[in-house]
Amino acid sequence: MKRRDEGKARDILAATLEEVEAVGLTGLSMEAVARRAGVATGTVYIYFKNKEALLDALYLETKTHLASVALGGEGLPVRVAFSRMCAAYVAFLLDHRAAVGFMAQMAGSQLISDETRAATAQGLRPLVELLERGKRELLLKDLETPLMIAFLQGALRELAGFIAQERRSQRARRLEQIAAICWDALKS
Amino acid sequence: MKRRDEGKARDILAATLEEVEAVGLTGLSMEAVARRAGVATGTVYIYFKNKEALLDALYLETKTHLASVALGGEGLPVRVAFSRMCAAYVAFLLDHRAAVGFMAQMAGSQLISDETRAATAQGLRPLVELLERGKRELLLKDLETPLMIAFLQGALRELAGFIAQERRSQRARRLEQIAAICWDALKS
Amino acid sequence: MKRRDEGKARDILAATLEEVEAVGLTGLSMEAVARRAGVATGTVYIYFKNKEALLDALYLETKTHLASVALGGEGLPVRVAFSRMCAAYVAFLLDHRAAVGFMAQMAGSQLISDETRAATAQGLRPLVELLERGKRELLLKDLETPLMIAFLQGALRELAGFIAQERRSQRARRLEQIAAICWDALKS
Amino acid sequence: MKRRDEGKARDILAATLEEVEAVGLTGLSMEAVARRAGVATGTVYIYFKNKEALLDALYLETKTHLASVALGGEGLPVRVAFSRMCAAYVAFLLDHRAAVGFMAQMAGSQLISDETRAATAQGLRPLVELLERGKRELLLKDLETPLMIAFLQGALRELAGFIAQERRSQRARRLEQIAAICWDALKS
DNA sequence: CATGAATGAGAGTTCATTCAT
DNA sequence: AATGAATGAACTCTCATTCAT
Repeated sequence: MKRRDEGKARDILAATLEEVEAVGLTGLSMEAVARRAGVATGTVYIYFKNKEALLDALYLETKTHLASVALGGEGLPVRVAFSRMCAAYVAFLLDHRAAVGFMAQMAGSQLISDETRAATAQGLRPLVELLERGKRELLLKDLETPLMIAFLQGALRELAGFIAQERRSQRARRLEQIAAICWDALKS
Repeated sequence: MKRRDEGKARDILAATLEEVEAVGLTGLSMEAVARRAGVATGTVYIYFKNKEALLDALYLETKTHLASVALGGEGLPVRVAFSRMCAAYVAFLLDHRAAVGFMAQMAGSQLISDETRAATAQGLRPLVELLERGKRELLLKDLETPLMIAFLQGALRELAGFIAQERRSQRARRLEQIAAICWDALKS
Repeated sequence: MKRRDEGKARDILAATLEEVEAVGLTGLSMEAVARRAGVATGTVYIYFKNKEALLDALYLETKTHLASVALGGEGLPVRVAFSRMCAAYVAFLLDHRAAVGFMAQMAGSQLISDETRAATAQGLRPLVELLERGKRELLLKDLETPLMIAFLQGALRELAGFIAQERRSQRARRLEQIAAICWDALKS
Repeated sequence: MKRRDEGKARDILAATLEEVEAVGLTGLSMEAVARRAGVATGTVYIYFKNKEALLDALYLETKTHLASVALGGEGLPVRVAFSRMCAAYVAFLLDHRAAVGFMAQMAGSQLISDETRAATAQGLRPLVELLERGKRELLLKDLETPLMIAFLQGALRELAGFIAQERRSQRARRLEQIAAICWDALKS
């Protein structure tokens, strides 16, 4: 027998993301996903229960991937870790334009399961700790952490969208500017 | 179309927004829109050519409405106008949660016409002028205006989302905090 | 607008019965039903919520129609009413071969709603009264009525199936024989 | 196929019958059959050419099994053999409710092969001989044997259905009553 | 033989759009 | 202008069957 191939699940997820980028979430059809992934329609249903489950899985994967970016600033000074984190986050968004669009479209739709919503919230721990360290060291404003996170996510996402349309040569400079903006915004 | 018809078009647009809030853009059906608006399915097609045109019109209306918030700071000092604008923008988003979700879902979809996209850009003139005045007066950082706008839109939208989940009694304080964050971010 | 046409619902029910006769319950497709009824696929769903509802409605209609046969023996002597009823029942089954096959296939399938099952039981009142009158007059065996009914339904259905394959000229004689068999079976 | 395989074929047939009882002929899927039989989907196709062949085989087996009940009355007086046969037939149906439902659903469907239909008719020889002996001895009405058989099959099947819903303690009495009804029906 | 992943045709159902009333 | 029944293409999903392992 043919063994279930985990690579195939990844292919299907990737195909879904590409297809959403191409036609939008509204225009997404399972047949197109299958075709793009190079499998039969029915095969998609072996790996994902239905369309909703497929989109939910992709959303979780994308969010998890995104969260992994904020890791690894534990030993550094707050200011340095903050800047690196900002730059890394924006760089990630620049490299994953399709994912950004997908997440935005998903966010408002009724398609995200409660489990995924919960799991998604987890990934932010490292960022939470960085910000609280900054507050303890009196480097950052005394604001609730979730508010700071909301601010950063919104600002960085939109700034990434802006940068995405520019020449790539600008990027290094932009990443610095952005880190500065965000630091100034939150510093005490 | 005059009096009564004008009202019916508004009813349909309002119903569309409510329906998107309820079931998501993906789950939106013309029949549900019509039912919610209290008209027959066919009637929707008298006022809007098709589904795409309906969504496009709603998007334009929503964006225009949103842009109108930033008006009216011409005679004021930059700092004052800036703070008022921030607060008004966030207050608007708080009062129009459904519209925010709708715009986010639309943004990534292939559904916005070129005309609407262009018209949408117009509404930002007052904000552009405020920011450029700030730069001329050396109060703001010397950054490209579109970058500043991207930053503000992203930050304010997400912050509004955060505030929306809090008690209303907090709001006045929050609006001040947010204005301060944004000002610090962009001030030179 | 086009008014909802009750005749169309009948057409669809009739088409369903014909189609089941032609291809069996297992081979039934909504598209074939629609085609046979001379309407579009979607139209079937205006009149019936889904396939199950369509089959359930047809089952109820068929059973109701069948039950109506047993009416009208109130004033007659038991023996006479009984014979007439047997003959009428068999005659009906002979004229509605497709319905008989349909009911048999439905009976074992999980497709009959509780409401229909209940409604179906109603139609047997006249028969119940005839049999109880017969028992009171000591003409019939002292058996539970439902048992008698089960016997009659089974015997008459199968006998009708047998007669259906014979020349029609035999029928009058057959109906008499059958009534005699059933009477002898139950008479005290 | 020998020992072990033979057993597997039986398992699959048994699983099919159980599955039809559970979900109806319409809802039957090969995968569910395989799962219930404890084999892989593909394995079913080693023992049966396809779904139709599987159902046909099960139908034949069931009918053959049923026919075997009527055996063994050769040396007995007609009246005794008849009563025993009735009781045995009903008892069999009571023990094989699932088979009864299955046969009813199959009868109307287009799924029975000509071979099976022919073979099925064979099994009735012993019953035919009993009835003809009864007629020769002038104990039974002078009716065509197939008509008598149709009568008996219909009546007994439906009566078994009725009894199936009663307490088991009633059964011995019921079997007697039923034999009496059937004898009275056909006796001259 | 046995497996079960893979296939893809075809089923049920929805829904944007039209049009007779 | 307004209606909502009617349409039929398109969608999601199932399932009989095949075949690589």
